[in-house]
This record gives sequence, C-alpha cells and structure tokens, in this order.
Amino acid sequence: MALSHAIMTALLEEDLSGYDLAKKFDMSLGFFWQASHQQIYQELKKMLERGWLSPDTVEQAGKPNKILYALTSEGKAALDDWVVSETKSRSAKEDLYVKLYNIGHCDPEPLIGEIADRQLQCQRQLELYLKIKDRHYGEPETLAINRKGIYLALSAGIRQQQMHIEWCDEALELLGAIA
Amino acid sequence: MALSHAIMTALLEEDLSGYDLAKKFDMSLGFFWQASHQQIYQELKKMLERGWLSPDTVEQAGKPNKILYALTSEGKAALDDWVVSETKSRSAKEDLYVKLYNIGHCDPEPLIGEIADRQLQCQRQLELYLKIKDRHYGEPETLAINRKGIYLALSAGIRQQQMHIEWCDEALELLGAIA
DNA sequence: ATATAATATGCATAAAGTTGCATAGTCAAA
DNA sequence: TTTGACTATGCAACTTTATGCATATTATAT
Repeated sequence: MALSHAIMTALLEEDLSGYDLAKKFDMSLGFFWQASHQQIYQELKKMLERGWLSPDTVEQAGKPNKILYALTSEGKAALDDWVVSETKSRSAKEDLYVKLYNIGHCDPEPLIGEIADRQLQCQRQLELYLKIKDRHYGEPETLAINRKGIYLALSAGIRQQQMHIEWCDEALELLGAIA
Repeated sequence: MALSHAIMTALLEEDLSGYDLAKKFDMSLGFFWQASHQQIYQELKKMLERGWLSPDTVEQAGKPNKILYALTSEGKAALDDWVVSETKSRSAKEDLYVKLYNIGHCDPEPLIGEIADRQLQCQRQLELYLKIKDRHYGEPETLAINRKGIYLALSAGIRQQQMHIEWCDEALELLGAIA
C-alpha cells in the first residue's frame, strides 16, 4: 500500500499516464522510489477500483492513445491519511553487506569490482543531485513549505551518495585494491 | 533468493535452529537484513528441499526440542556462487522521503515527530555499533580477510546512522521544530 | 523496404514478504 | 494456581514486488 501513494504523490502536480509515471519513477521521484511499468499499470488498475483515480483517454497525433489519470478527492484523502500515519520502516536489505560476511572463503575480486562500480555510480548520481540542488534549491530557508519537503528528500539523497562514496573508499583501501 | 543466502551466511559460523536464526536476524546480521520467524521457517523448508541444509533434531532439558540446521556442501556451493555473482541493487524505498513531498498540504507535525523519533533511534543504534567496533574491530588493517568483510559492513552501518542523524538535524531545523 | 527506437498498455506467473493464527512445553513470579 | 515470559515450530491467506511475455502505433534511420 505504498506504491499507490508514491503514484498519487506524482499525480499531485499533474495528470500522468502509466507510461509517464514509469518515466518519472526512473527519474526524480525515482531517486527515492522505483517501480517497473508492469507494477505501475497493475497498481493503477487497483487504484481505479478503489476510486482514487479518474481516467481520461487522450488521442494523440503521431503516437498511440494514452490514458491520463487524475487524483479524485477520495484519492487525495487517502494520500493525506497516509502522510500523517505512522511510517513503518522497511527492513534494510543490502546484499552487498551480507556478501562481505563471506569474503573470507571466496574470491574477493568480484566483490571489490562491484564496490568500485558502485562508487562510480554514486559519483554520477551525486553530481546530478548537486546540479538539481544548485539550480532549484539554492536557499532552502526561503522555500515554501512543500518545496522544503522536496529539498529535504534531495538532501537525504545527496548525503547518502556522499556517505557511500566515502565508504567505498574505505572498503577499497582495506581490501587492498588501492594500496 | 536472498534470504536463503543470509541464512546460509549465518550458518557458516555455527549450526542454528529457526528460532536461533530469528534471534540473530533481530541482532548482528539483522543490522543489514531482517526477517520474521515465519519467513525464516518457510525459507528453511525450501532450503531443505533444495538440499542446501541438513537438519538435526536435538532434545533439550527444560525446553522444547529444536532442529539444528547445518550447511551441506551443496549449500556452501550455492552460497559461494551467490557471493561472486552480480549484486542486483534493490530499489531504494523510503516512505519518509515520499511523504516529505506531501508536506505542503498536510499537517507537518506528525512528520516532524517521526523525524525526531528516528533521530533518537539512530543515535541508540549508532552507540551500539560504535561499542561493537571498539571492542572487536579496533584496528581493521590487522584483521583477517573475513573479519575485514564484517568490519566493513559494520562501518557502513555506522556511517549510515551518522549520516541520518545529521540529516534529521537539518530537517528538524528547516521545518522549524528547533528554531 | 526494413530495422530500430520510442511511445503506449497490458496479462500471467513466480518469488518475496507480511499478518494472523495455532500449538506446546518450561519456568518464575504474583 | 494462574498469569506472563521465553523457547520452539509451523500453516494459511494475503499483499507486494519482480520477471517474462505480448501487442500495437508511429517516427527515424539504413
């Protein structure tokens, strides 16, 4: 019952099709929540049944028809309820850390390689986040309340990447990939 | 196909029962992987069918009988295969950050309260991690390779808690809970 | 002409995870 | 003596997430 809320959050700004949502979950919102198009279409179906969305088929020139979804007042109410409800923490699951427990009896090279790859990915992601921050969230204190919220999510993303890059440094050094 | 590998990782050190595993997933290994006892018993059943474990019923004085599970060579091989295989990254899913996108049209107090609670939890967790580090992983460079791996997982946990505590500070200040 | 990429939606199945329920023995405290 | 806590295992139903397959239109490049 959480993908639906992420979808509704995206629909707050503007009406979107399943395809649009899939793209959005690949970018921006997707920094903190990911979903495949299959999952999105399934969830949209359920949300329609619950009356949280209203569909609108749009004919397009040069493209297949699409179905735009808009939040209904019931959907809005469900979203508001969720936001102020208790956040159940998902149990942190990190394959890489569990794998590290096994490094003594396996070839460590593949793991070291993965850590190096990750560091590069994090660096790219961090650059993107920093660009967004500079362009749109330069002075957080002056933002309206809703933009402050989005800024904080972005800030969490930035901190996460930075933290992880530093950890990769430590790991690569300790495992002898550098030294 | 990952809980099974976390279970086998725990069984590397010593034979354990489902109950033991549930406790372990509530501590130590559980810092990076969590599972309920129901899930563990289900998974153990599947792993037996696959021949990854061998069971051994142990009668106990003053306690119900328990079933100790040991890794078979097939299990060990499956674990080794997994460790050197590509790590598929789980999509980061953080309800709290998605909720932050909605802070403009809801009462912000519940969210602020949750951030404050989280910060306290993180502080407690961090203290625990630091204690473990001081006691068992004081000089990481001098550790054997397998203990280096465990240390790195611990280090990731420490960095994560520290990072999150700092973020909570920023969030609470920006949302006016302090200032 | 034909292949490829982008747009657009969906079904079926499987794996993973959650929640509620059920059972049963031992021990200590009230 | 009964209540609660700890040890110990498990089923059933459900939700959530993932994976593979399937289809159809249009635009662009070869």
